[in-house]
Amino acid sequence: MRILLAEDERELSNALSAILKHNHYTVDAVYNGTDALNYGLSENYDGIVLDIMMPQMNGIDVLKLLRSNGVETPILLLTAKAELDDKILGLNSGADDYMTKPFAIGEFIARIRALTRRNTAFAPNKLTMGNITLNRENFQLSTDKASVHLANREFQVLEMLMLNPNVLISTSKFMDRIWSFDSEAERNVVWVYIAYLRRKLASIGANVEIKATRGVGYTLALIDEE
Amino acid sequence: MRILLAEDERELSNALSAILKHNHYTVDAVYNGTDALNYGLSENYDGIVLDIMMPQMNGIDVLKLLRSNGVETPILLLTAKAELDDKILGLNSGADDYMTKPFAIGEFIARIRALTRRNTAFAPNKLTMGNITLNRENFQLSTDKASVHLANREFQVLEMLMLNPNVLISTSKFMDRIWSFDSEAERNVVWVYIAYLRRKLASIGANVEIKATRGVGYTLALIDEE
DNA sequence: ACTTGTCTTTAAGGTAGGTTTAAGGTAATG
DNA sequence: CATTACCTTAAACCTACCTTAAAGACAAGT
Repeated sequence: MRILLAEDERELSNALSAILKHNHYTVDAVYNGTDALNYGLSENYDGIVLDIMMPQMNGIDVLKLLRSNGVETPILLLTAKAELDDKILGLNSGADDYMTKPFAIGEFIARIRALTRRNTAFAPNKLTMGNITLNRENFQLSTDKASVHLANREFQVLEMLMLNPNVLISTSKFMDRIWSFDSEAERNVVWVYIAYLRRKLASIGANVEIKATRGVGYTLALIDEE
Repeated sequence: MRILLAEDERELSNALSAILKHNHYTVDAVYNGTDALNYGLSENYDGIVLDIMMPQMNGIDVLKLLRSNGVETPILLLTAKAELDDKILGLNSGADDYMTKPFAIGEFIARIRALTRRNTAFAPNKLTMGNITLNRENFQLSTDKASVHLANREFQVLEMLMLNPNVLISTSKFMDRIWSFDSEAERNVVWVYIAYLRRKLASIGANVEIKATRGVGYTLALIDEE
């Protein structure tokens, strides 16, 4: 689950970022309106947190531009008490929720959960394909015979594949969704995790495999046995 | 057991807080309506005590907003005699009980017990798993061989684990329920108590263990012996 | 008010496991 | 057969977690 956090006060931004990370969100932090807009347009997020007062472009304008460009990602606006009028403006402009600063951390995380819940509401706890099951709560990958624990990155890669069975996913799509934008990591790292996953899939006797398409990316498919 | 206490008169608030703590409740005290609302929305409480006359937002409004946001935590309203009419209003708005000030301490604690009992009504006095038993009245953890006393925090952590056997509980969930809200350096305290509990579990020859899942949290499970 | 004992939190160093890099190998494509 | 893309492994690096000790809070008794 990936969140774009647009908040120019570094201290608050860092605090919120830490809290989100502890709650298993991946966070991209930006510190001004134009970055918020650019990153938001990529549609790689499950939720966007927008401060209203920001350098270069204010949150309301970012919000309007995102919506007018067809971005439907749920958005939570942060407003200082003095900007209360903006709230109505914000909600009219297509925000899904707002919070006035200062706020309790508990409320923040509760609202983020509510915001992203709509995406997960229909998402089952367990994904299956062929004879494998991926438990999204305890990160366990299993067949009826055996079971292994997946590390975070392994889990994220396999989850993405299982959410899109038989669909070709490009290496750069993996990079965009799973690794942060500011990551220097090479494409190679995707290959490495594909290799790890293949080994684990084989070790539990899975009847699905990760197929590579040269120059493009990967697909999760049932093993043809002929 | 966690209580949110919203009462703006400091002296009364402190007194009630002390009484609750003596009775093994964890208390978060707030002194105005908006804080009461914000904290209440986090849904981390087993009961909420709301004064009606408070700065910023009165208790009735807080109550209505909590209920309209789906919060079902039991709520006890405190009203001055002069505000008697509000009582009916409060109960209609979704309060579970009310008390008129001034009141006797004994009555207060009795009502809090009644309020929180519904959550514990089906919860037994003793929790067991594998060969261990946790006595929720005297904080004693025992096997048939030996027995140790648990301190408050130790007890709360283990209780949470035993109420959810084989379920992965995140470190931040522990922080939310047992400690006040998330902060970077202090997650450590959860680790410390996990360490203490592991030592005590081992010392009485328990056949259950606390397993860690890196990046996620902890699970209480029977020890595999192969 | 002082002491004492108990519980809670902080701090710091260590360890294991997770992540990324790097490098050499293999297979597909022209 | 040369090139490119991908695979695999291992080592380096990084982070989360474990453990212990000690400081800090708090309450009970003197």
